[in-house]
Amino acid sequence: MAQESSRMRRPRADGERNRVRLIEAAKHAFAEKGAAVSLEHIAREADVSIATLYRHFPTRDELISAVYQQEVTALIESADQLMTDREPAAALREWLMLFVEFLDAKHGMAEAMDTLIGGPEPLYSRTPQRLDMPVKALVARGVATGVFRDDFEPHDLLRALSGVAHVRPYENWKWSAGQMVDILLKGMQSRPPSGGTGIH
Amino acid sequence: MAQESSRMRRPRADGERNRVRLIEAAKHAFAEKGAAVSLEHIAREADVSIATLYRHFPTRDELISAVYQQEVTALIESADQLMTDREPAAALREWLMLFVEFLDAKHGMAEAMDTLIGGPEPLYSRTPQRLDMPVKALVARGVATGVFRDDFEPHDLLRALSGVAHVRPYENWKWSAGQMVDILLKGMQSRPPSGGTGIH
DNA sequence: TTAATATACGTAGGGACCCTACGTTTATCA
DNA sequence: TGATAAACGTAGGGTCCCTACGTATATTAA
Repeated sequence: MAQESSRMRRPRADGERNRVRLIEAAKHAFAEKGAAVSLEHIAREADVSIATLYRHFPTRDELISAVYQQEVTALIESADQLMTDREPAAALREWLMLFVEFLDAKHGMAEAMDTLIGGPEPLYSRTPQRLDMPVKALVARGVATGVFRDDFEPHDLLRALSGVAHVRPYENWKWSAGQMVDILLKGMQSRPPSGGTGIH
Repeated sequence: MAQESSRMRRPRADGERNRVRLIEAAKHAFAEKGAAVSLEHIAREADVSIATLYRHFPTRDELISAVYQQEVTALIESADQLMTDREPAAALREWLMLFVEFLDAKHGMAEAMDTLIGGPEPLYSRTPQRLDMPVKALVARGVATGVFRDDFEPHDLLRALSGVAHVRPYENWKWSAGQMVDILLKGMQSRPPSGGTGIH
């Protein structure tokens, strides 16, 4: 059996140093060249061998997750905050706008969203999809109070926005994304008392 | 100057044959392994050298476009049809559902949508984005009659759906996409239609 | 039929990238 | 200071992208 916690060796300093350097290099590389940037390039940039990169991050996804862990955590925390401070619809709206900000800040990372919100390859993306929780909770609250319909998948809000984010090159993509948030929120309202939209 | 049309040599039979074989092989490969499948694999499958593939399709985008030209053309034509047969909202709804069907049929092609509806790399995707026209027209008609708001980018409807389509692995993705169509349509209405909404 | 020529073809190879095996170095702890 | 676990780098096989270049062949005109 492996040693228990008390008897464990302290992690080596060089290992931790290199881990940090890799994350830093990856953050720059992702921002500059997109999520598909070569891992060897990242390793070179971090002044570390390619084998070391693989030792720390066996898959590309794990590196991506590590790079954005901080931002994702912040996003999750602001969801908690908004849920206590705002009404369901306003909370979700603001949170989705934060998500858009996040997408905006990560220039060229739209493709990597697969990693963070769940993408096409179930085996490729095994990292826990941490953004699943907050969006689900935000929506559930609105469903509970009857302002949101419940016949849709909360996750798809993120996927839709991430789809819109693919248009980054255009100058006004962020405006577009903001409008999309508005459309989504309007569209997911449960029918107003006056009458249904009737379109079927 | 190059010879004018009357004096032009007939295209070589082997060239046309190989072109067809490449498209066929690519269609299979895309369906089976996704849009990122190796071009060399496609060439092997078509029993043709890699150089021949590049001669016929200098870029991956051109191959993708060729593979789906038929389907995209059909989609464009049904937009025309729907515009004459249906009221704006119903026409757009049905057309978006056709688009979802299209995404569904192209198992694993969500990534390739960049090529067809306009993706992240303006230089990468130079092929004419033929789906831009129909969605614009369908939306414009609804804007003209006042049932749709006009402060959004029609293109983003496609992008949003293509984002949702990234979730293919889940069994119910198509249901999800259908719900998303509903949400989008509801969200883009200019006002809750008090009277009978425009469909009969 | 055959010669001429445009057209298409395949082989080969450089360069980038992914990933792993394996031997070496180094930081920690006794 | 020596032992040992932990981390490191080099090297290399395999795949892929893309191009250069010489060869083969379908078409057309003689």
